[in-house]
Amino acid sequence: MVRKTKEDAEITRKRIINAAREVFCIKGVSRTSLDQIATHAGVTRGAVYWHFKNKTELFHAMREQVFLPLIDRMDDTLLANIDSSKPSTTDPLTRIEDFLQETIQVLNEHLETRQTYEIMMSKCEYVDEFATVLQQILSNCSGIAEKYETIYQEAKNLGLLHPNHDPKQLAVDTHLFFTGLLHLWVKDSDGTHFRIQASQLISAHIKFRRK
Amino acid sequence: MVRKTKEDAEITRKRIINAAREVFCIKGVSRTSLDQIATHAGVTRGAVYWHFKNKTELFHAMREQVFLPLIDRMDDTLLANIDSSKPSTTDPLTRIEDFLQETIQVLNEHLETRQTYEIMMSKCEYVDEFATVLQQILSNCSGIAEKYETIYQEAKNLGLLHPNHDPKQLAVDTHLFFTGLLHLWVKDSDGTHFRIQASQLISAHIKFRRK
DNA sequence: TTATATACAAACATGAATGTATGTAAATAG
DNA sequence: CTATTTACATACATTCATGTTTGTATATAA
Repeated sequence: MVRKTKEDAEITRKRIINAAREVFCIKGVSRTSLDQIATHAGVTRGAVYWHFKNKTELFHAMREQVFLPLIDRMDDTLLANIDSSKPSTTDPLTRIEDFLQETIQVLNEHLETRQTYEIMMSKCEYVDEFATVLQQILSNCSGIAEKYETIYQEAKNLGLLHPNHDPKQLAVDTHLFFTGLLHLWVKDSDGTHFRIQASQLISAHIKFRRK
Repeated sequence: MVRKTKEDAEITRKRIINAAREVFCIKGVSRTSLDQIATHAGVTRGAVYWHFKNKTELFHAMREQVFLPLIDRMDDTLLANIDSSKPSTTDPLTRIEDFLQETIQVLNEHLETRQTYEIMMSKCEYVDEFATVLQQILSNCSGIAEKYETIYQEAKNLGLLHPNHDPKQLAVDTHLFFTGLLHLWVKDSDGTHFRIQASQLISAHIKFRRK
């Protein structure tokens, strides 16, 4: 066999991750064998075991490829110049709406992200070595809710909200709304139930907050 | 072996379903073997194969044990005397809140329901023969949203809502909120993130709707 | 230039789960 | 009272995924 250069090996690694994502999405994580992934990637199980310890590590690698960039985008869109000298140009509620709309747009346009979400939400079982992922997700929730809260507080200071609405509660409510939307958006693969109206649902959700 | 009477057999059947639920919850559906279930139920695989065709049918039986009663409870609490001559005694928004609070209460108090939700939401993979369940869930969503909508419309007629709030959009928003809450409530097994404040989150969500 | 590490492929060994087939004692039907 | 189901337990055959080991050609370091 032709020995590969370092860049070739990196390409192989990525092809394996891509193959894993696609087969995971079709067969589910536990029904997918490493041989199926290898074949789909045009290699043998030898290559898979060279790059990854086992299916679990391959799964985590696939997940990180999508979820690590997400955190960055969230900070960018949501907390843009929050600490800068001049206040944000767009109003806070619009910034939240933009972030939500943007997330749906990414799911619509980016196949890899869509598939990864689908796997995470309905094609894997969070037990044993995978249980830690659930804890990570829950921990992340607190951070996300805090970011929403900061912006809702900003909106309250600007008098955009109903006076008796608490920013903290609005934040969690929005987070729960979007969690639900993401779950149902992903499961609605033919798009007839939620994907068609997702954008309007987000707009409506934000409108409910405005005084 | 002592041949069992019909009632004994029915008991065995239920013990197998209960065992399945518990092992599913610990090991995940696909990592659970029928032998593990049988042992946990105090029988052998022979009994399991006698009562169920395979793991898939056992899974469906377990699911129905919890989800069929749910539909009934929903109609009872939510649509109580909707068509009756006299209008409902409690105000519509409170009826929605009661239903949501009641659901969380059932999860808190009823182990079987809690375990089944946990399995459905994070311990099974919706592929192949299980994919149909997702479709059922999505179809059900429309029905649930319609029920919410009916009540929000009632609330609007009574002048309880902000005039520019659309009952249909409120209904879906509430459904997404509660979907998200259920998902995170179930995953928050140590209760520190969402279970402690679930009740308040529901109250707040409904308060946001009141004029 | 040569030794070694790399990037896999191929072969091997093992275990575990599944489905089915058979055995069997007691309940039940006639 | 006898024949036939019923409600399982037990034994068997097969498949299949996993992890490991070995082989090997070549890139790369020294």
